[in-house]
Amino acid sequence: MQLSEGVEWAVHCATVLAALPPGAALPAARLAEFHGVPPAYLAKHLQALSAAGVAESVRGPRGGYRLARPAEQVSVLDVVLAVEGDRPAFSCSEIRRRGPSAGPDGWYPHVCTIARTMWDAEAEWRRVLAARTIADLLGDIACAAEPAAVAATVAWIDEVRR
Amino acid sequence: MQLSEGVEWAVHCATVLAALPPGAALPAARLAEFHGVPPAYLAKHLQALSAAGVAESVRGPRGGYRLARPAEQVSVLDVVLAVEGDRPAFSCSEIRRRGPSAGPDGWYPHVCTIARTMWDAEAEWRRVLAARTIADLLGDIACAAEPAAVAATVAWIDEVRR
DNA sequence: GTCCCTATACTCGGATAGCAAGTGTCCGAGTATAGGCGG
DNA sequence: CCGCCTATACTCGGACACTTGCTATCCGAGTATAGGGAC
Repeated sequence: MQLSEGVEWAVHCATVLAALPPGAALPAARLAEFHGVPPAYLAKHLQALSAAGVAESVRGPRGGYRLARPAEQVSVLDVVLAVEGDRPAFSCSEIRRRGPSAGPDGWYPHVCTIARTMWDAEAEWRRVLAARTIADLLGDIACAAEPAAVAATVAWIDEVRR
Repeated sequence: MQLSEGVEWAVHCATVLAALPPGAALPAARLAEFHGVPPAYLAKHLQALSAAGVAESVRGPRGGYRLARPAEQVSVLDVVLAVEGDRPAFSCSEIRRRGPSAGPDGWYPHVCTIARTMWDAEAEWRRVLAARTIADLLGDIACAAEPAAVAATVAWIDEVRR
C-alpha cells in the first residue's frame, strides 16, 4: 500500500494550475522546472490528468495544461484517482470458497466480511479526499505560506507566461 | 495504491487462527491448503505476522502458527501493517521547496497542506481498520455464514489437528 | 496599410528502455514426538 | 514395568529466481504564432 510518487507531483501541479489566470495554460516543462522534477516523467502524469478529464491540454505555442473545471469542482480524490487509477485498493478473490471446506455458491449469500471491512476503510479514505478541493488547498497556501513565497511564485508564473 | 494480495490471505488466516482452541497451532501448509493458495508463498506472509508480533510460531511436530494475543486484541490494522509494512502510504518529498521560487527554510513554517490532506485520509483509513478486531470478523462469520459451512470448517480443523 | 501565406518553433502524445518491489519457490536449521533399549 | 535415549519426521526461517508495474526518457504528430510578401 504505497502511493506512487506521481500523486504528490500531480496534486502540487493541480494547485499551481488553479493559480493561473482564467484560460491560461502552463507547459509541462515549466511545471517540472517549478517543482524540480524530471520533465519527461511529469508529462506522463499530466497526460493521465488530461485523460481523466481533470485537466485539459492545449497544443502549440502558449499551450500547456490547465484545469478542465473550476478549482472548486476538482477534488483531491479526482487528481489521485487520475494518476493511480480508480481500481479499489483491496480486491477480494473469494478465497473462502476455495480449499477443502468449500461449499456450493448458496453457502455464501453475503459479501465477505473481510472484504467489506477493507472496503469500508477505503471508502473513508476516499471520503476525506473527496471533501477537499484544489481550491481549498490553494486557499490554505495563500493564508499559511510566507507572503514572500507567494509573491515569488506569482512573479515566476507571470515571468514564464510572458 | 494497490494492496498486496498477501493482505487478504493474512486476514483470512488470522481469522482461522482465532477459531483454534486455546494454545493450539496450525501449520502454514494447512492454512494454505484451506485457502487454496501457494504454501511456500503464504509462509512468507505468516512469517511477517510472526515478525510483527501478531502471531507466534511453534516449530516441530504439532507446531505451526497461532495468534500471539487474544483475538479481541488483534485489530485488522495490525494484520495489514504486519504484511504491508507500516510506512505511510503518502510520503511528502517537499517539492514545494525546490525549483525557481524556493526560499529559505523559514519560508515554510507549516507542514505542507497537501501532505496533511493525504495523511488525514490515511488516518481515517487506519481508524476504521483499527476499530475492527479479528474477533469481530469471526463473530460476523459465525452469525452470517451458512451453518453447514461453519460446521465443515470446524470439522476440517479437528481433522487436521488430530 | 492590410491581408494572406508560409515557415518556424513550441507543445502534447504515445512508444520505448531500466529498475525496484512484489510474487513464487526452495532447502537448511531447529524441535517435539514416537519408538526402542536398557535397567 | 518404567525411564532414558536416539532417530525420525515435521515445522519454521531465511536465501534464491521470476514477473509485474512503477520510473525515466525520447522522438514524432499537431498547432498557434511571427514574419515576410503580395495587393
